[in-house]
Amino acid sequence: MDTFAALAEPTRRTILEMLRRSGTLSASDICRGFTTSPPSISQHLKVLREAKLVRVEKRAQQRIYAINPEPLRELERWVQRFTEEVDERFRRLDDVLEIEKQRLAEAPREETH
Amino acid sequence: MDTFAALAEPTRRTILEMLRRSGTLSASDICRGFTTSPPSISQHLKVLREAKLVRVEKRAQQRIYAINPEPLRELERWVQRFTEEVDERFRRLDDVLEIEKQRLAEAPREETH
DNA sequence: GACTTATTTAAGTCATTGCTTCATTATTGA
DNA sequence: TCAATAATGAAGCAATGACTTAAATAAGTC
Repeated sequence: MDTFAALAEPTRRTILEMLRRSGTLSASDICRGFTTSPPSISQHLKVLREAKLVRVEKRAQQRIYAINPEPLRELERWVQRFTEEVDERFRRLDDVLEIEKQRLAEAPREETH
Repeated sequence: MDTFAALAEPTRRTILEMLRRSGTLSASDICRGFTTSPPSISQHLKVLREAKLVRVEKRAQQRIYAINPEPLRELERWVQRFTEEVDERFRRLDDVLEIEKQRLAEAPREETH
């Protein structure tokens, strides 16, 4: 997946945000949100298409864009491997501390001498 | 946050995966996982540092690297804005379908004619 | 103090990327 | 059919990025 490379560009992330807000937008609609030239936006849309982050439908001359959530779900899982890992470490640490606390509560005298 | 740019590079993602597995690793340990030169890896580590995706501690000449989860949690939230949005749309659709189903169950004759 | 190990910095090269302008394709409507 | 609209494709250019080798910094060891 080249989702990461596609998301590295701020313009492309903004396009995705626009689509998230609006559901669907034509290429012109998207261009309207930027000061850069239409070909530039078109190239960004191409990258998003190739990363399958958006899907397109033709309507007359227009191309109607919408978000394709699959790669984003995949990204979500990728990130969660990290965030959950850390949470898991803390959970284990908490367990150890809890056991230690109980041990101290049960036999506090042994520790102090 | 320039988390996205930092994550765009496969080598850097691999470094994070290594750190996730091992908890902490020295720069040399990380270099050992690649065929590219130490300076190249060092530059990648710099990018990860500046993106705050890793934190470093000195131990003698060594630099010990570990993951800093905060930016990843932020990324997780960013992605969830998209995945949850889609789920929400489906949920609303389900509600509509459920209401419709009940309406049909209560007064099926009115619909068929 | 010189030597080795660990890591980074500096400088140069090559490929990639994002923007621009100009040209092209596709579709609608006079 | 011709002009207008919507979008993309092509070519050129400047900036960025990733790699290399060589040099510098830092800390432990003899």
